[in-house]
Amino acid sequence: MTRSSRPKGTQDFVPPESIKKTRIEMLFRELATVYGYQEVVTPTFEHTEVFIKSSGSASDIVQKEMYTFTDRAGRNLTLKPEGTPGVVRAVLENNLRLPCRLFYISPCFRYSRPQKGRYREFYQLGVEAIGESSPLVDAETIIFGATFFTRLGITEFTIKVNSIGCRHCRPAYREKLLTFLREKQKKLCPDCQTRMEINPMRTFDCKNTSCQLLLNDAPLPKRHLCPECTAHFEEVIDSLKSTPFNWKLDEHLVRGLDYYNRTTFEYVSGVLGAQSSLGGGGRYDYLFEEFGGPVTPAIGLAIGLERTILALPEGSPFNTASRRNLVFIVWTGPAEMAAARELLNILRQENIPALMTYEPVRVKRQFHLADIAGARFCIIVGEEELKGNLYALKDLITGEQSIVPAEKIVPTFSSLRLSSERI
RNA sequence: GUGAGUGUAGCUCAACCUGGUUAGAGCACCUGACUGUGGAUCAGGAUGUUGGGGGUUCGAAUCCCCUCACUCACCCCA
Repeated sequence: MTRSSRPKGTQDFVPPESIKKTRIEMLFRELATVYGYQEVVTPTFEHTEVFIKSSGSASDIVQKEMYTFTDRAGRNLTLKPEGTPGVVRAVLENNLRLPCRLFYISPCFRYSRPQKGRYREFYQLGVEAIGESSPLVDAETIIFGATFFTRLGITEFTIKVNSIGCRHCRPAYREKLLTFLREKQKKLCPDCQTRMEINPMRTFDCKNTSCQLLLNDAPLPKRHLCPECTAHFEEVIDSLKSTPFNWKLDEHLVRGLDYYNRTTFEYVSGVLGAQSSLGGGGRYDYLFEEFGGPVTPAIGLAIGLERTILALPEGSPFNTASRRNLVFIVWTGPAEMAAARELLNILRQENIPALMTYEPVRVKRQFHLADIAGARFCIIVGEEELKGNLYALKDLITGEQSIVPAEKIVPTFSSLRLSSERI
């Protein structure tokens, strides 16, 4: 019998990683809600054309990274490689009133060789502000992401910001850059030579030092913006100046997705290895038109969950504690077990996480089981306690034990109570 | 898709270069010391088709070939 293994590039989230994932998602929900976003859930797969329309048929994602398949009826479908296209499609299809702010937490799929911080199935946390054109929204979106990382205890990141122009100023700039690149074509690396014809701005992404040297005096997008784009970007920058975050203008930042225009940004961290980007985003004012919708300004942001977990510093409160808020009930005999089960029900009705064993095992073993479960407290239900209508309560971290009257037991744990009623 | 590295117990690794009895250690696990107290200590116990297949050899964890998996980097991006 050979055991099955998970497919390449996928991962199992088992405790404690699964707990970290949930808590990060909860913070994201909370913060997005605070910023006025509401959750949107779109399908895991879409008609393939949805992603081709938005990412651009020349992009690497479309060309070689999509999980595309035909279903039993011959429909051409693709597992979502990113969050934005499905959201745009859903906004149009459901005819949502604008402006609207939506957030999502979703698995995404891209076929590429896995490495540190890069998986074939990965999770994106994203927000999309749709129907808002003010540069203040751009700044707010950038600040939203930075605030999220900061609340997680992640401080070692910088924000790269740039503007890549609009449909009015970009064509002329593109020609200028292309002319520049063609002069140097022979000296560029093979990758850049093909890259420049598809999307010349992507050559700025090349890590090859000889290419970087050649590009030092290349015309930069920010210097060729039209007056409107310049004004827009200046306001974004102005708004960032008053924030405590570590941001910088990076005129080489262009981002890989074709649908961006004007403001683009990226959060980078040094602790992630080669995949240094924690997340990024930008404005996509033309994407709705690609989908046959009305002219609709929009800006969005996507954060990589796995990379966020990697970047969590040692002392972050979002790193899981060794013990969880769980009460483990220990009992000594059949009569005590019946009482223990009653107590278990009471605690659970009060939304207090509680557990016990139904196996007739010795007290020592029960304490050991409490340990394995990672429980924070043990309640001991023994002959003495039963007689006196009391419980013995042991704190498994400090080892301290005390006697609690039966009627005080629920209030004792009220701080452990869970609630799902708030968002 | 390209390149490099690594696969030995549940985990981290040793033995491999220089082939030679029953492949070891630490952690974890189980039992007991302790019939009402975990995490400490002591004593004992269990655990492997050495990733898989083939070859060389009297003999392979060790050398060679193929294959699979993982890791990192290129690429791409979250």
